[in-house]
Amino acid sequence: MPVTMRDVARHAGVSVKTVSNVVNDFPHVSPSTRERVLASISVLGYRMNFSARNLSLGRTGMITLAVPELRLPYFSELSDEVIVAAAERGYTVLVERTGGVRERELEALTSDRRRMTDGLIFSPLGLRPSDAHRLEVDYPLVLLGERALHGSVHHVAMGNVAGARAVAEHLLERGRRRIAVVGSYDTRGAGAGSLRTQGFTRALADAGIEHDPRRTGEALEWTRTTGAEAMRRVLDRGVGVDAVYGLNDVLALGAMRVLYERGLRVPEDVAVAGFDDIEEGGFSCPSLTTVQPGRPEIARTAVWLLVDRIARGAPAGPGGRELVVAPELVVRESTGGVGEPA
Amino acid sequence: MPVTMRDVARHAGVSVKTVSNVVNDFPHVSPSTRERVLASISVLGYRMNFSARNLSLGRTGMITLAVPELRLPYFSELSDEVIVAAAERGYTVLVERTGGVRERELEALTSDRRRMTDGLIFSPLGLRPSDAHRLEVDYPLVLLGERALHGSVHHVAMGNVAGARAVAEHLLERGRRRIAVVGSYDTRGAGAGSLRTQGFTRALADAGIEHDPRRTGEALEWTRTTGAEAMRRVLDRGVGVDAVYGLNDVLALGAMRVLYERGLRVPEDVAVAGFDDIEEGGFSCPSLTTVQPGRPEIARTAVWLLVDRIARGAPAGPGGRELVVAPELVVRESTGGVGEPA
DNA sequence: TTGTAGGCGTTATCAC
DNA sequence: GTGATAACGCCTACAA
Repeated sequence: MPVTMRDVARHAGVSVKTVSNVVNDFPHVSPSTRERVLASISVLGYRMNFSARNLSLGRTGMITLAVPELRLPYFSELSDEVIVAAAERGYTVLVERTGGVRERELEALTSDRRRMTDGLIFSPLGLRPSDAHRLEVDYPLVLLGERALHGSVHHVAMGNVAGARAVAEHLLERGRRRIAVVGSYDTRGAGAGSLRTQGFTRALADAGIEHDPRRTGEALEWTRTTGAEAMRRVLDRGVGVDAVYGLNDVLALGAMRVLYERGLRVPEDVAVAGFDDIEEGGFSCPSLTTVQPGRPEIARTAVWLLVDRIARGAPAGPGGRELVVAPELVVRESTGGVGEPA
Repeated sequence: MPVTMRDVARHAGVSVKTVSNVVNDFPHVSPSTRERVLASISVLGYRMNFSARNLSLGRTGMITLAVPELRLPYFSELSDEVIVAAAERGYTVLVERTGGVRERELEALTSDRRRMTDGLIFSPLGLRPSDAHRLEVDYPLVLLGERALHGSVHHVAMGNVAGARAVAEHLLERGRRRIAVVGSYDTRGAGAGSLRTQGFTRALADAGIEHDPRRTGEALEWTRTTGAEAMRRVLDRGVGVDAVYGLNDVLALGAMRVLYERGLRVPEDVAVAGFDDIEEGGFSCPSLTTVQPGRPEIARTAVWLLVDRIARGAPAGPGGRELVVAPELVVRESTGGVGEPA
């Protein structure tokens, strides 16, 4: 039998409204009354019923964060940061796992469960360009990590092309010319994979170098395992490789593992660079050169935009802003940088 | 203006209750009526209001998972598994971040926000033995990862002592005698740190070897950074080390990084072993020998116990069960094992 | 400053 | 099978 406001009111000899005023820190309550109510609350062990409050208020104080998988370091670090940023704004985060699968991503966008929260921060992976119209939803939504698929949706992007270009230029500067790319799959869409590949190949082209497709190791999922497999395929083609660019850090680390198994030295024989700047890369042996995409800022910005939309009661509309966070190259041992761990 | 059941009922020419019956898949609804209602739902774009449903039902279909930090691989992998297991049972997971700080952990136990969900899976870190009585809560609760602090609370433990013993015996078998321990801090309590230390030192004692405290590197937090720092302190004492036991994998990986920096070969000069079997350890160079504590089983069991308690409406009471999951030693390159990645 | 009435959208009860 | 009606616990008027 849960204790309700009514019980507290009775116990304190006041009305329900007064109890409500006290627990919600409303200004106009006499100190003595407040005191009495707080005492009753403590005695009876009253706890607010959120379902009732949510129903009445029409909002829940929760937001959803939909990511592919929590076990991928980039997303676990991102989730951590989103949770902290949301807490600062008084919101609780419901983490939804889409697996990066299109069907589940569409479901995250429309399911009943979605309605349990006031808004959604969404990091899509499997969505196709033709799904763009699905993003025209009637609730507050902020997209993460990919180029805006639709103009009316708030969107926090990272500088994929610029970051990839920085990696390419860095490797070229180190004298590498036979650079393998691990992770490429879709090179046309607006996804991270495509953008990070484009930025890279364009930089090579600018330097008068054409990327040899035999040095591309494709990986549908971006994990250590698929990175390792892709690296093996490239090496087995026997085309010669003096550097590896992993489209994200776990791919690069998987590739580095294969180089280690094959007795190739990093960076002497093969330089390695990744993308994302996950903590792990600062401690690998050798430590991993990578691109810090501004993840903390992305998380914070996304939460602010979303909370702002929620507060203004402005679900969607034409006010979609695209914010691009600037990336930063982090040079470490795997390309001949110094060995200071992050 | 959201569409309600009332709207659907009006549109379909039926009562609200009938709509409710349809959306909840109640058996006794005539096919034609069902058809009509579903059509109206689709036309009007009706979506269930969860706040109202939760208020009426008295439950939310959500559970809370309280962990120190999502960015620690053990907890991100655990969270992933809990989310999947909960989904199988029809529950959504709210991940709460305690930072491993006692105050925040107590808060997770009692805050109003806690009441937004039907139960709590709690992985404490900063709680003291004297806080045991705080675990006598009036809602479904399952403890994770530590020895039961209180008898009436369901508790899923890992075999910390057995796992640590297995590591010690393995290192001894490999001929190592001057083994450093990285991470020890509290060696008396019932926490993971203490149990993993005890199991280890006892195994040494059984072999007639006394652990030299100068080979202990303390670390309050268990991260790569603190592991590296602890390792440096031990090495700087100049006592000589031919093996390192990290109380968890990130500590061990941080330590391994320092060995790399100092030019010590693993495992030739120094063998390294950890605890937790995070994915990363299968891809480090060299790959990391560790203990798989049965994390997937822990996650699944915890969810089942909790959901069971919720379903039975049995908040606490004397039915606290302690389940201990058996650990398994995973031998890899860092102690001279084969190099097959996980 | 405090009390009262009504509604938030759903589910449960019990007639029909 | 289906339909009124009363909770569920809280909040926002408005009244006192």
